[in-house]
Parts: sequence; structure tokens; C-alpha cells
Amino acid sequence: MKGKPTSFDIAYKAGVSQATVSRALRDSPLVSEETRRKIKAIAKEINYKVDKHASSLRRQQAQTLAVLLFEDPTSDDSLINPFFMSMLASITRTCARAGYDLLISFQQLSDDWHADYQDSHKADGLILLGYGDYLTSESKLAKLAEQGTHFVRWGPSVAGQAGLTVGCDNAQGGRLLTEHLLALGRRKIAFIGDASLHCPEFLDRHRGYEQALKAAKLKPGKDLYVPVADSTEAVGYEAMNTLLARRKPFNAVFAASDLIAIGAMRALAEQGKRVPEDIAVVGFDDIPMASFANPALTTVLQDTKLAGELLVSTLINQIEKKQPASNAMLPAKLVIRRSCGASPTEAPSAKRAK
Amino acid sequence: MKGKPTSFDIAYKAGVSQATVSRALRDSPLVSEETRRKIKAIAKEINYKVDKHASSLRRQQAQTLAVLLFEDPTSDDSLINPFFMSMLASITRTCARAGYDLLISFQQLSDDWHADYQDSHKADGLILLGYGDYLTSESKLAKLAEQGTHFVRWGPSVAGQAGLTVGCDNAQGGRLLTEHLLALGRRKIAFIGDASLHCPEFLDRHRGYEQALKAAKLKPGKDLYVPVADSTEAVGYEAMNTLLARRKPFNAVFAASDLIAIGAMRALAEQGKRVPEDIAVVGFDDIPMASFANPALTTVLQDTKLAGELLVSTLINQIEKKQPASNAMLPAKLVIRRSCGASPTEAPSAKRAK
DNA sequence: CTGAAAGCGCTTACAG
DNA sequence: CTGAAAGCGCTTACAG
Repeated sequence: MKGKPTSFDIAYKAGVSQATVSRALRDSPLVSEETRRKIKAIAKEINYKVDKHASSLRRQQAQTLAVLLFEDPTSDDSLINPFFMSMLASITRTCARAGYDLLISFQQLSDDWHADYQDSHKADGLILLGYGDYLTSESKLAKLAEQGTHFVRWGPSVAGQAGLTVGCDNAQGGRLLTEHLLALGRRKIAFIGDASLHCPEFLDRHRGYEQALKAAKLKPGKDLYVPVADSTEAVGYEAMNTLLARRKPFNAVFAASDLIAIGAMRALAEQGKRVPEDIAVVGFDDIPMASFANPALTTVLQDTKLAGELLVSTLINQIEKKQPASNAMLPAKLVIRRSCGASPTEAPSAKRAK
Repeated sequence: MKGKPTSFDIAYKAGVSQATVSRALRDSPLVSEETRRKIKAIAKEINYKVDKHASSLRRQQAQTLAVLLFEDPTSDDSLINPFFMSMLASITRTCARAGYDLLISFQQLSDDWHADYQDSHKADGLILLGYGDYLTSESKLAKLAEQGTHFVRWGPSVAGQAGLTVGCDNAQGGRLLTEHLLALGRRKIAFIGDASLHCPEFLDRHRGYEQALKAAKLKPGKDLYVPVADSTEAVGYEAMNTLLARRKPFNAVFAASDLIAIGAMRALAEQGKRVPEDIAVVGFDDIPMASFANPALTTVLQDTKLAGELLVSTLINQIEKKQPASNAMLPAKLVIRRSCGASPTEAPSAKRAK
């Protein structure tokens, strides 16, 4: 093997110019069908692949997207929200289908992520994933937009935001969960999660919760609100202990994420509280662990497959300027399991078992 | 903004040639300290980044690695083994530290993954992740090696294999778990997992299991062996039902992975068997779910952080030919939780909560 | 220590 | 429909 074959090798074998080879391989209409076929056959035969760097350099675009996954610096790797992992799978597949490569990077919110990929032409656009403090990232997002970097963020759209978002209808999800609890007769529903602009998704979930309560002529109790920002099991556990220590009566808990809910259930179990008999619990995300939890957790499903597809297509549309850019919002879907006492909408793990 | 700055812009501002700029930025010793400092200052000021494609094209190397994550085509995205996800986090970080970018791709074993990244110069080397049928991939691995593609595979090293591997000491892990069960007085230990070359890691775990039994003058019962190849909860659930249907007595189960163990425990619970009182259960991997399972699962911890680091450094060594290439093996560490009835080595989730 | 020049492998405007 | 030529932005042997 004398090095990788180039387009000149093909040109020589086909008896045409190198320019024609390039055109044929890119399916330019300026090449006769016959020439194209011959060239493609030779390319296949000698296992020729267009050199990514030469092509990108010349065309001034990388045909590559980058996913930046943000994590809390304190969390250990094994605690990455599984929710983002299934989204990642969908993203990689959609990228591949669209002919883009995908770079991946794990970032701390504090890093200098806002200047790198685009400046060095590594990627044509960025996909931003992760529950981070929105206010911390806001200025960096603005800078990205200012530089003309293409990017999409997973999450709710926020007034005055820079860039595009794809998110789930968090308010609707919050409403569905709360209405479900109310329908089961639970009137004192605690909320664990930071309902502020730091966590716009939690804020929206909380909004849905408030709306449902209001519709039932109830209002959220200050004493039943524990604002925590991180979506981890450990945080949920602590939060529930905080809540219990207040000794205010409640008979249901709306945890702003599944991981928080699972931690909260552990604290409840330790304190001898039964779920759902004493306390009903709901989460949000429908991560795989939710269906294996004990009792299995009632939650809201976010369609990660669709989410990944929309993130990629939104970004590519923006890059290729095919369609006017716009935000996207996915519907929330209630998944009823045993943690509230209602009869489940699915056999345990039926969805997984298929 | 009139397009991204180039090295010529810097050369002009610094009053030197473009060649000197390039040398200075790459820390060539052929540049005076003073010139270098001036050039770097200007680069920073105008936010210059070396163009990835131009650099890669000229140097004929991509400074990029690619992770190929294999999955069972039947599994849904949300069921990606969380074990590989935490490894992925470690891999991305190690790559970043080493100055390499990381491409990611999810593959089916049946795909034509063996020819693409290298041929198109997208990546200098591949990291192969996933429990797939080893025999299916064997010929493709051989082809990769033949083409001179650099790659490392996560998993046990197999006689006659092509390429390098980084893996955990599965046999040791199997021994530790089995000895633990034996020490607790369990003599009839079933095994769920395909102990064949299709799944070399399961095979090695089974070897450790056999060794421990043999040392205790016991031998594995044919009736207590359920060979399943996929590492999913659903498969574990089915396998346990298969085992129970045989109506052969057993008082412990060695599941070849945590996901299988969790599925098996669900089946046991449904059949009214108590864990650990009636049946002790152990898994393998220590995925986050293992500590949240009910009861929390005794398992073997594979150090995913170290694993990721070794995968990357092994591959980079191979690419840069700094050191002679060699396989690596990580030690297995027993994590005792409640699913066997012994007192746990850690408070529930203490590790996670830190 | 520095500069002028060649060249990495493509794509595409230009000319026919 | 095809070819000759320029050029994307670097890196590095060569000459000084």
C-alpha cells in the first residue's frame, strides 16, 4: 500500500481530469451519467474516500457538528443524566443520516467553551446539552450568537435568549403530573426543584404545577417548596430530608426530575414513610431507572428520539439556511406507574421489554 | 467581521513572515522567545485559532479519535448500558487533555464501520466500545488491523485477536463474587450469561465463577446455566423466568451484568421470591442503577474513569508510536450491598453522595 | 533564528 | 459536458 488513493489516481484510471472526478463524486449535474458511473465504480474498487480535511478546507465548512454536554463539576461521571445519553444516541444517528460527523465534548459550565469549535473550523454548529445554571451561561450564549456561531440549546425558550432552542413542554408536563395527583385526592403537594431562572425547565414545570393547583382552588405552600438546582439522586435525598425536618404535613411530592424523585424516595423509605400510601411521588424525564425504581415512578416522558432529531435538523437548517430558523417544543406525555397509587398505564417495563 | 483571521493577519501585525507565525504557535524551538511571545499575544488578541483542516491536511493527521459505540439493534436508545456512558465521559476528558478531538458514532455490529474514518482521514484511531458478538466482529477487526488502522477495543484480550484491548479482569471479578456467595453459605449458584466466545467478557466471568466453585469442591450445574448474550433488563427478566420454570433448586444467581441482574430480580419479585433471603443475587459493572435497585445490588466495580484514560492513552501511544503497544487489564473490585445478605461495604449511595 | 516557496488533496469559477 | 488553473490555510524542508 503506497498511501491512500487520491482523486488523481482515479482520474488516471478513468482517463479523465481530476476535476471531473471531483464533480462526479459530488454528484454534480455537469458530468455525464456514463462518466459518473465509471468514476464511482473505480472509487469503490480502490476503496477511495474523499479526504475530509482537503474537502473541508476548500469548501470552508466542516460537515461536522459538535455536542457540548454540560455537567455539574461536582457530579461524578457515572451520574450523567441518562436522559441526555439517550438523546445523544438519537443525535449521533440523525447526524450520520444527514452526512455530518459529530464531535463530542464534556464541559463544565465555567469553561471557555464559547470560543473554540467555530474559530478553528472544527464544527459548523454546536448542540448544547445539559441542565446548567442558565444565568451563568446566558452571557456566553449571547457572545456565541454575536460571533455568528450556529447553535441550538436543549431546554425551554427564554425571553430575550440568544440562539435557538428545542425543548419539551415543561409547563404542560407539570400540569399533567399535578392534575394526576389532585385527581387521586392529594391536596398537599410539595415541590422539590429550583423554580427560578437559574433552571428554566424547573421553573416551567413549577408553573404547570401552580396552574393546576390554581385550577383546583389551591395554592402552593411556601413550606412545601425546596429549591434545589442539581438533578442528582443525592440532592433529592437531601432535599427530602430538609422537607421532612420542617414537620409540615404533605401527602405528595412533585420532584422536578426523576433522579431527584429517586433520591427523595430513598429518604422517605429511611424515615419509614410508605410510597404511595403515605406520600405519592412523581418525577420528570422518564429515565430507565424510573421504571425500575421501587415503587416504579410516575413521571413525564420526554421523547428523546424526537428531541435528538429536532436538535440536529434545527441546527442544520440554520447552517444551510434552508428554512427560517425557529424554536421547537415537544409535547409532554404522562406515564403513570405505582408511585402515586393509580393503576399504571403500562405493565412494569412493558415499554422496555417490547 | 471580515472572515476568520489567518496566520497571515498575525504575520502582518507582528512584522514577521507567516512561516514564523506558524512556528511560534506550534512552539518550535526555531523561534526566539521574544518573537514567540509577541506572536502569541497577537493571536490571543484577535482570537486566532489554527484552522483544523488546513493543519490536518498539511500534517496528514487529524488530531482526532473516534469512538464507535456498538449496540444491539433491538435495544432502544434509552437502554444503552450506562456503564459505557461513564466511560465515554472519561474518554472525552482524556482526549481533550491530550489535544485530540473526539468523534462519536453509534453503530450496529452489522454496519460497514470497518472502513470509513481512517480512509477519509477523519480520525487517527478508533476506540471500539460495546458488548457485541465478538465472533461477528472478529473478521472486521482483522481487516482493520490489516489496513493499518489504529484501534483499541474495550474488553478482554482474546487469543489471536487483532489489535489492542483494554479490559477489566473479568475472571478475577467472577471469582470474587462467587467466593462472596460461597462464604455466605450459598452452594447452589445459577449463572445467567452466555459463556462462549460470542461474549468473551461473560466467558471470563464464568471462568472465575467455575474456579471459585472448583476451589470449594463444587461444580456448576448445567441446569442452573442460562446463556443470554444481551446485557439488558428485559433479557435478564426472561432468563430468570426460564430458570424458574426449570424448577431446579438454587439459592443464588450470578448475573453476568447489572442490567441482567436487575431484570432477574424483577422476575424473582414477581414470583414471590425474596432477595436475598430466598435467593442471593450478584451483578457485574456497578452501574448507578445497581445502588438504587431494591435491594441494592452486590456487584463488581469496573473503574470507568481509569478505563477511559487507558483506552485513550493506549491508542495515542500506538498512533504516535511513543511506546511499544500493549494490552491493559484493570483490577476488579467487589462492592458488597444488600442483595446477598451480607452487610454492605458502603452506606447506600455513599459513593454517589460523596 | 528567519523567510520564500512548495505542497497537502480537494472544489469550483472560468474558458472552451 | 470537460479540462486547466487557482486557491482554501496551514507546515516544513531548504536556503540563508
